[in-house]
Amino acid sequence: MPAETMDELVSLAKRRGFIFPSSDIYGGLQGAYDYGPLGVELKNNLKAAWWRANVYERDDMEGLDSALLTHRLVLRYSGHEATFADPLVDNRISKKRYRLDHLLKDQKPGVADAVARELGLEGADLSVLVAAIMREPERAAKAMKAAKVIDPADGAPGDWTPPRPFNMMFKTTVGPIADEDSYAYLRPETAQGIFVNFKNVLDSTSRRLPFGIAQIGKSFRNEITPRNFIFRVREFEQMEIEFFVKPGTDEEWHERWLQARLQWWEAQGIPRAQIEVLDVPKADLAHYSKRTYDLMYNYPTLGFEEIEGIANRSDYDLGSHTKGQSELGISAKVMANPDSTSRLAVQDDETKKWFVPYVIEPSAGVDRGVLAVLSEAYTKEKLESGEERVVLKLKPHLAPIKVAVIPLAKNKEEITAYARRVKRGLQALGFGRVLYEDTGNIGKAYRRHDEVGTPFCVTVDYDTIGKSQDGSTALQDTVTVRDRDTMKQERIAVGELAQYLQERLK
RNA sequence: GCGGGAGUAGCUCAGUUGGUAGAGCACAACCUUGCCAAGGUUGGGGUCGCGGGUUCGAGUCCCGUCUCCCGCUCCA
Repeated sequence: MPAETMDELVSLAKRRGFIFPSSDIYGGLQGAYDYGPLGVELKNNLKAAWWRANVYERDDMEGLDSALLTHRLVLRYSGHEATFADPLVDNRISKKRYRLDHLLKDQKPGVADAVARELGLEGADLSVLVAAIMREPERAAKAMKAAKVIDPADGAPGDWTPPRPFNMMFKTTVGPIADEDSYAYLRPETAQGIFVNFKNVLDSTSRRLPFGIAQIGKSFRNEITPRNFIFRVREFEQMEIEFFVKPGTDEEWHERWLQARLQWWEAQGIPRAQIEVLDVPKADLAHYSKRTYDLMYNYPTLGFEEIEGIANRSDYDLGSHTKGQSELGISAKVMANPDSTSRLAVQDDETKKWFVPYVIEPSAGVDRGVLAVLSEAYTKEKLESGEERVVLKLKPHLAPIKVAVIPLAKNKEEITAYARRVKRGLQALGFGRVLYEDTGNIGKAYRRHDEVGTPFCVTVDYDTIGKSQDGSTALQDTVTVRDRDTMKQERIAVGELAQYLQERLK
């Protein structure tokens, strides 16, 4: 049973050191969060699981880590400069804000045309009209008023502000002189770094279609309203694959990747029933997409929201960035590109003709994944005593702390020294973080580790050091291992502890 | 950005008609404790989101500002 509200996750995340608001001591920075001691482990574990499944365990994938700073031509030809600037317009009467293109599209027949007529653009299609409006926002506002553009919220004609562009990409200055041309973008997606390295990877690995390139890394979008904890933030991390296939096999690969990705999320503890697959309607597709499946996870408070998008990007991206576009039979609508120095195409073995591969892109949000995994693992249990216990039932490979080693009494040197030795021995096995824990009493330590999802607690007691109450030494060099989910304990010989834990932490 | 709500200790909150900040839990040290949020003693921690104003005096009244939550635009 997952978390019921976002608030209980936010509270746990802060209290236990998973996630903090960024720049907290100066009041926080909107849309940015910092991962604390446990959060960084959880996040690293999730990324490692993704890399393992998609790079190491497949025979058709290469990895990549491209720069965050991105040449502006990359984002011009990718289409981001044009489409990542939403024109926004406010209605002074209803106080609502709309995207200009959405607003005009939602009007009664004839209204958009009336606006066009006011601007002397009769018959222009929507994108041309929007572009014209953005060139003359003051005049456009008057035209919208004259044409009686309706506010969909109340059905009444609005008093419209001049539309303003809202650029979602972060620009930054590069080099010593800040002139008009010396800027670069922080990448809005990791995908473009893969596309522009397509030829490099191909040439250095002798890959043939179909194959993919995987990348994990930060991306930046200047969201208008970052909200809902780490769900919508301005600096976020993506796990992206661009999988290159022969045109004509793209739809089949799209389906295969959909299934593969659902299975992977299931292995991270997110049951299939908690994800809805949305076949994104044509009208809502991103500028590069032929078809997209959105995996919608059932987040607490928010309901079903996107955790991953699996897009068929067709030959749009490589086609946009390649030189010699006219000879390659590109099917997507791409901008003419006189700047590229590289042919991003492959040769057909039989016909010897060059063509641009199609791309299937499974693109998952790391932060949204962390949130989903946390939410799904969050469990409240009533104990026999009537008390409530909070357990984070994380899959062991994701747990921030794998094992806590606890001395039963913290002021008995023999016991604490033994426990520290056990801790060091387990840490050396390399399966992740092992913690020596002697704060509070034993019951508190167990509860604390239940709440942060530590799968096993190893306790060193009097029996371990050969000082049993009955005087026997039968249990010397054994410890108890407590299971997080069942709360049951087993007595294990210290010599067998490594194997016992390794088997259960896979 | 606009509309609505909220900011007092790490957390949950109290704080009277304005009189100079408290509780429980948590945290730290020591003692006690033979396994599921135990007990004792001691201790640390708040310029009441921030800035200004009114006042002899502001957590409390006024203005501004920041952040968070809910709605609109954003989708990894």
